[in-house]
Amino acid sequence: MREKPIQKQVFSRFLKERGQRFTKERSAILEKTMSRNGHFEPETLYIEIRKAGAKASRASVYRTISLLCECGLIEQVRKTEHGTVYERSFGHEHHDHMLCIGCGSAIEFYSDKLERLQEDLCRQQGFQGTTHTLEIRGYCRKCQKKKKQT
Amino acid sequence: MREKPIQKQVFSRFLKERGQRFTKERSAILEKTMSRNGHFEPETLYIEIRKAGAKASRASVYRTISLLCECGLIEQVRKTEHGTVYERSFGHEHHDHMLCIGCGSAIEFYSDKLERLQEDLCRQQGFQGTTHTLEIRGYCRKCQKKKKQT
DNA sequence: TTATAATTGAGAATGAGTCTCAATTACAAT
DNA sequence: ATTGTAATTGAGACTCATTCTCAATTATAA
Repeated sequence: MREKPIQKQVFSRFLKERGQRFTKERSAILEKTMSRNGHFEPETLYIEIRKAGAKASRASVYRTISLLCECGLIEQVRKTEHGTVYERSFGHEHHDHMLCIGCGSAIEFYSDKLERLQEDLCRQQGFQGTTHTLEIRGYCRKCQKKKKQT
Repeated sequence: MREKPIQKQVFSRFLKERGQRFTKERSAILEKTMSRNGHFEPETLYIEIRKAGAKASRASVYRTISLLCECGLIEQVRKTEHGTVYERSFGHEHHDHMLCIGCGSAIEFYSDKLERLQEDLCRQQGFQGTTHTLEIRGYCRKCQKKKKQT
């Protein structure tokens, strides 16, 4: 018998505080988001949940994703022409992304220097920063090689 | 009699190179984008063009915006739940944004240190960066005051 | 002037995300 | 356990930005 995973505790506590319920649909959706390592989109998640035999409608997937964002277990990475990309933030330190134009792969990176520099910049502007997103677009190693060959 | 503005030269040259035409619709759309100083969205642009008496359909506005992005006269700033935000990049040095959660206002800023740091980070990862976007979300001075009052 | 190919606009189509509402379910109080 | 209340669910309608279609128009080169 395993303990209730900490994410479930977090989510159900969050819901209870707001007079909301931790249903099996929400539980199924939470599980799937937490099992995913990389980036994901609502539709993909919905299909996976369906495949896994759990029942949860598209509407519930969207609704639950919003809740998970609000309680900080996942976060929006970016919006693309194909939809919104999310990632698990629980047990996943803050980081930024390099995004390959060639193959779509993403590199996660973190720089303390960068974080501090941003704080400085906010101070200079009298701005009270709370979150940020830095996305560097370009070519990953593989795609650099491909380009050279052509 | 004034000279043909440089942006028009850039755009028409760009089009000619690709065997495309510099039509009056495209010209009207170009003019409006270049007259705008801040951020804008396609729909807003379309309405303004309509008001100004020029004729250009929504479809042409969207099509021309794509072209202007490709030739580098404007660029995408971000995608929101309400649509895509663009800004003029011609005669507008590279910069990043601080975005106020309270009132939606945007502060533009530029930091050489930041640019160099990003180059370093790319080098470290073997990534060939071409563009980037940094968005810091938080509260502008005004909204900080408002929060305190409450 | 003419042939050719690019462009246009109106409206249809697409697709992500949200909303509606009747049916279901969780929970608290009895 | 039963019941009352309010939250939740899912199917599909709806919204809204954006793209597509295609017949009519227009620019350009010969």
